[in-house]
Amino acid sequence: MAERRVRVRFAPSPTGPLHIGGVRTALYNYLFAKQNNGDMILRIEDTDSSRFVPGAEAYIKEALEWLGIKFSEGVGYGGNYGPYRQSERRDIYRKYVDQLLESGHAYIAFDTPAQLEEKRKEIANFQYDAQTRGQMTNSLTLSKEEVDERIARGDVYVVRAKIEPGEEIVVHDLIRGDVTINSTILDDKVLYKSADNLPTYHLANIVDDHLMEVSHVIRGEEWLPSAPLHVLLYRFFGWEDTMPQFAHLSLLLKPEGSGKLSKRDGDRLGFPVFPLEWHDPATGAISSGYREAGYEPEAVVNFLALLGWNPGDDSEVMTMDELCQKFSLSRCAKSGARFDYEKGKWFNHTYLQEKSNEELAVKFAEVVKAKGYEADMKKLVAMVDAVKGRCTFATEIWANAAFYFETPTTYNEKDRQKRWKETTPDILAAAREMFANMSDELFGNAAEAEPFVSQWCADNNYKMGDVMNPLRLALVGEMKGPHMFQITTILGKAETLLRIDNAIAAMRS
RNA sequence: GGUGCUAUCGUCUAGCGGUCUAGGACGCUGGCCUCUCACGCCGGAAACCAGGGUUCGAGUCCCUGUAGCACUACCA
Repeated sequence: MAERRVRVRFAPSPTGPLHIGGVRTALYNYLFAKQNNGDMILRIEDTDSSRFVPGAEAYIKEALEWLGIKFSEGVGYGGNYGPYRQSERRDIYRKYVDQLLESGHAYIAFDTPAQLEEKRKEIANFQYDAQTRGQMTNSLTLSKEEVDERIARGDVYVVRAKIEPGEEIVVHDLIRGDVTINSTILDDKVLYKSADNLPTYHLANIVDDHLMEVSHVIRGEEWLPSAPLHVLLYRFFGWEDTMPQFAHLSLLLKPEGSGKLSKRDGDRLGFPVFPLEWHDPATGAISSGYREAGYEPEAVVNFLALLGWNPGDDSEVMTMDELCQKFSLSRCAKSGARFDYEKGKWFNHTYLQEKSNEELAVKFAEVVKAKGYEADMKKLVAMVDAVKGRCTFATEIWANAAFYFETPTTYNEKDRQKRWKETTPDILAAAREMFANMSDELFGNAAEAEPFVSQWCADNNYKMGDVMNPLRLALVGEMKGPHMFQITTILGKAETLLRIDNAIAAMRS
């Protein structure tokens, strides 16, 4: 059993965009699979036809592909255990439902949803279980003839698990250790619905995990309470010896307030909760995504990996490969992790700085073009180099470099009052002459221009600040930006002189 | 209400009985760098939920309480 090939699955239900917590679950499954040279399966759990959302499946695949979480098997990835979409596995499940019915571990129930609701109103904390099923309409209380007759005439029914009370069920969890639950508190869960001939999650999940030879079930903590039922089902089927090992991951909590992170928190608190932007096909509503917000996929992965897991040392910035090597279920936290968006931004800043200027410049070129400007690649690379240190997202490069393209027409009023003094026009005029007289070679070389200008200031008894600050305001329009000569060399001499002239004119007007 | 899980700086966490006057990271903050804004670098403030045990010794083990979270559907 210990020799079993590692096979894990990520099994979302296509009811909408993939939530960031789901992404983390997928990531942990992937890291675990890859570390053990195992298989990573994508299974689509679409047994609730009423909640199906078109586009959700494609979204899930696109999102995980963007993040570099790869499947080796499953919907759209091939494999020998298909089909991998549960709605396409109806016939398979029926057989196992019958097996449970025959062995007496399940029974047929005719109670309608309306009747159940009434019952719940009638009896506080009503639960369909060993104590109450004797008063309900099912194959345990009806004669065989009546059951057959009802089925024959087309009454809709469900198949329920028959849970015997009074038994301690132990779920061995790789993260939490042994969790013991008494079967008395479990209810007779619906396993199958005749209305659509589809199983519910519980049955489909067990049958598929068994048939697909899944070795480890790594899923969210919300499944822990139903894990005993799952253990029972493996037992009912006689599959206990190949039952997967369970690992229930702690939940991602809201950054503030209480409760788990939900789909609605994102735009309310000003950060995305989805990997990709999502356009709701029904309402047309748009939810923001990490990709569109400008995140690097590596940063999202790194950030998510550390939310509920740590490598045991002080490593913080890790590539996917490093994460694969270091990951371990036993180091997963048991308690829920509050989602810390600020740290996510820090990760992105870190990853952005590690990107080459050339790579960023290629993307930046598109932005520049879209804004209606042009620049050769050499200049774009220089701009990126000058500006990226102050960017958290690649998308911020434009805002920080726009001054290269847009000649200032106004000057920040506060800076103007502070930096432009009475003597400034004369100083700038002198600086203009100095620049004008510089050879093109010297002007274009930041490393040489700096000491030259510095010397010029000294020779003329100017303080560096009295020259540089007004000059910056003249060239940029505000007191921000890269080092002076990373501005002038890219701007070029003509544009530099023009901007100085404009500023002098503005000051004298 | 019931059942289960969890509980260290504001946040993510390290800690698996002595090495803890509790370590790292984000954030916050002081300083340095500096022509600006940033980046970067150096420093600082900041936590063991409470009460009982066990033990020579408890953040670490046990119990109780408290709090948070999850589940409690013919949803997953």
